[in-house]
Amino acid sequence: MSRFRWTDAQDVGHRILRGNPDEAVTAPVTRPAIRTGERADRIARRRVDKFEERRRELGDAALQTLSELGYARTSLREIAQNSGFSHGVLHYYFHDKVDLITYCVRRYKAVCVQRYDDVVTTAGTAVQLAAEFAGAMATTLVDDAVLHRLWYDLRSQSLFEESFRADVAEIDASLERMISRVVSRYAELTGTPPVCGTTLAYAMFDGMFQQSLLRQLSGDPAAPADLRAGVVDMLAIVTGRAHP
Amino acid sequence: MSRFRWTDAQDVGHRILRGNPDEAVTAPVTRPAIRTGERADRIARRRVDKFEERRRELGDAALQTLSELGYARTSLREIAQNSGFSHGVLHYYFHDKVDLITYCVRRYKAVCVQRYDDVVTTAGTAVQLAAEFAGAMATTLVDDAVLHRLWYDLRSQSLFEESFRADVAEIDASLERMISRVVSRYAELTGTPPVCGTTLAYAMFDGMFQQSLLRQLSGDPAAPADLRAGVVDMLAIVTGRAHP
DNA sequence: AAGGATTTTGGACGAGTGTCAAGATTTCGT
DNA sequence: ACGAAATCTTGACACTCGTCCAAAATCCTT
Repeated sequence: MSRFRWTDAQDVGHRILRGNPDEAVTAPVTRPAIRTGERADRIARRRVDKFEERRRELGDAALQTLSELGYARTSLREIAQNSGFSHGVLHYYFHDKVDLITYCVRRYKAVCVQRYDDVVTTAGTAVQLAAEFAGAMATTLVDDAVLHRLWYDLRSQSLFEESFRADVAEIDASLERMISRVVSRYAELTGTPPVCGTTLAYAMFDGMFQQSLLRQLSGDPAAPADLRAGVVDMLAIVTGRAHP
Repeated sequence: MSRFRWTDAQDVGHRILRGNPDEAVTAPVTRPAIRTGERADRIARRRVDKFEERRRELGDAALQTLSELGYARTSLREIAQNSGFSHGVLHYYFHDKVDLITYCVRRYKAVCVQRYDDVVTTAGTAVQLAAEFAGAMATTLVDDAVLHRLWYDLRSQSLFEESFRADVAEIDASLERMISRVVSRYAELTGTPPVCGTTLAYAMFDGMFQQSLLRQLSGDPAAPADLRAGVVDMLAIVTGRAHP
C-alpha cells in the first residue's frame, strides 16, 4: 500500500525513506539474512539516488518557473508543464507545495554560492580585487537577473511565511560570509581595516545590488556599469579610504 | 445605464468621471444654462469627494489586509471583509485588482512620507541629529513593521509585474530624497562632506533597514537597538568620519 | 519471460479566485 | 415626500488552485 514516501521526520531535514520501513526489515527469509541485507542495501541506495535525481530535476523546473513568474503567480501545474511531467507527479516527489518551494530555496543556495565561489578571486592587489569583484557582480546582475529577482521575492515571502525563514536566513548568512571574505581580503591588501562589522557591510552591498537589479530589470542600460562603479566605491568606503 | 465609472483616461492619473460625460453636456434645457452649470458643478464636486473618500477607505482596508497577509495571499473578498462592505463594491470603486493594488501602493507612499516627515528633525548638532534619526528609524521598525514588510513585498512584486514599477520607483525616489536630506544636513553639521552619492547612500540605509526588519519580524529582541546603532555608524561612515 | 514494485498519468474533488450583472437599498435634489 | 440617481448586496459565472486517487505504464529482480 501507499505510495506515500513521507515520514514525519521531514522536519529533521527531508530524510527520505522508501516505502514502509517495516517492510524492509521484514525481508523474505528464503535467503541468508546477510547476503539479502547487502543486496537490499545496494538496491535501496540506487533507488534513493534515482529518487533524489528526479527531485533535483523537478526542483530545477520549479526554480525556472518561479524565477519567470514569481512566487505569487507560480502554480504546481505550471511547474509540471515546465518539467515535461504531468502535474500529479509533484506530489509523488514532494510532500506538498511548501515542501517543494523549500526544496527550491535550498537548491537556489547551491546554485548561488557556487556562482559566488568563482568570485572568490586570487587577485594580488587591492585595485585588482576590487575590479574583479565589481566585474563579477555586474556580470551576474545581467546573466542571472531572474534568479536574483526570485531570491528577493522569496526573501520577502519569508517575512510572511514562517516556513521559509530558516532557509532564507541561512542563505543570507552564507552571502554575508562571502561579502565578509572579500572585504577582509581587500582590507588586508590595502592595509586599512574595515570601518564596520560584516553585518553592516553585507547590508550595504545587498541594498546596492537590489537597487541595481530593479534598474536592470526596468531596462536601464547603465545599471551594470553603475553597479560596477558602486562596488568599487563601496569597498573604499567600507575601509575608510573614500574621498569626497 | 452603466454603473461603469471608468474612462480610458485612468492612465492619466485615475481621473474619475461620474456617469457618461456626454450626458453631463446634454443637461436638461428647462433652466438657464449658467445656473444649471454652477449647481451641477457644486453637486458633482461633492459627489466626487464622497467617491474619493470611500476609495480611500477601501484602500486603507486593502492596505491593512495586504500588510497582514502579503500580496500573494490577499484576495478581494478578504479585503472587503476587512472593510465591512461586501466584495462586489470593490469593482464599483476600482477598475480591477491591479487598479486597487496600484492605488494602495500610492496610498502607502502618502502614509510613509508623512511618517518620515516627522523624522526631518530640527536638531542643532550632528550627534543630536544622528540620535534622533536613528531613534525614529528604530521606532518605525517596531511600530510599522507590517507596513514596511508590505513595502518590500510590493517592491519585489514590481520586479515581475510591470504595472507596479512606476509607482514603486516613485516611492523609492521619495525615500532616497529623504535619506539625502538627512545625510546632507548631517554632513553640514559635521563639516565633512559625504563620501558617496545619494543613490548609494540610500541603498546602504535601505539594505540595513531591510535586514533589521527581517530580524525584527523573526522575533530578535536586539533588532531595534542594533538598527539604532547601525544608523549612527552609517552616518559616520557616509561622511568619512568612521574609525575602525 | 514473468510478476511484483515503482513510477507516471490524467481525471476528479472541493475550495477559492476575479469578475460581472441584476436587483435591493440608500441618498438627495426637487 | 417623490423619484431618479447613486450606492451596495447578492448570487452566479468561468476559471484556477492544491490535493488526492485509481489505473496505466514502466522498471527491475528473479
